[in-house]
Amino acid sequence: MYKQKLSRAFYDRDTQLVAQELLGNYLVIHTTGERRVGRIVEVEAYLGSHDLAAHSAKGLTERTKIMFGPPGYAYVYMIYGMYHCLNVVTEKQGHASAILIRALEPIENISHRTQGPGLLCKALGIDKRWNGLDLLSDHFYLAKSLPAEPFSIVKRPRIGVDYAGEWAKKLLRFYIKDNPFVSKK
DNA sequence: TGCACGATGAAC
DNA sequence: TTCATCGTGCAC
Repeated sequence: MYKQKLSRAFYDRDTQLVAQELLGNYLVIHTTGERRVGRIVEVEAYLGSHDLAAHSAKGLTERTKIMFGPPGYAYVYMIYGMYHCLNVVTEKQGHASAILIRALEPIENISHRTQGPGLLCKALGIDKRWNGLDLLSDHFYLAKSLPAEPFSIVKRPRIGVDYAGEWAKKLLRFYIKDNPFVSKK
């Protein structure tokens, strides 16, 4: 089941820890009387303004201001002019860290592919208007997996951040081992 | 005011 | 490996 909403305190912790604990939990969206649910199977951690792969490395700008805000809010941005990416803000206000949700396993009322950050936003209808939404609301939130299912976590370098030098090599991409909905091996 | 470049995905 | 496509950030 997926009824226990993750609390503000859950997000207000070490980003790498939160990223790994997000795996196996659920993304729940209530829209137009329908509930859509996906299980988080792949994420990437962006550790703050000192992480050269993170958008917040450029400092506080119009785009990144949500990343610099308090934890437990959605950071949604457009990428390559055609896709959107969904992130959750972590740690204290001003830390500017976030976790990119990269892939979901469809659970309920999801009829399109969700293996990739752009695809999952397209499948769920998430766009820039969702930027800054509170993930503790009743129509858009993450919920705990009950009971917790056991799985192994694979750690790999993040995708598409080769420009970030040493930061590109760090193992900040996490996914559920052998899950078929992970975007890339 | 202009312009280079992506935290992508799909086709070739 | 190439391309579609456009908002953002920074140079001028």
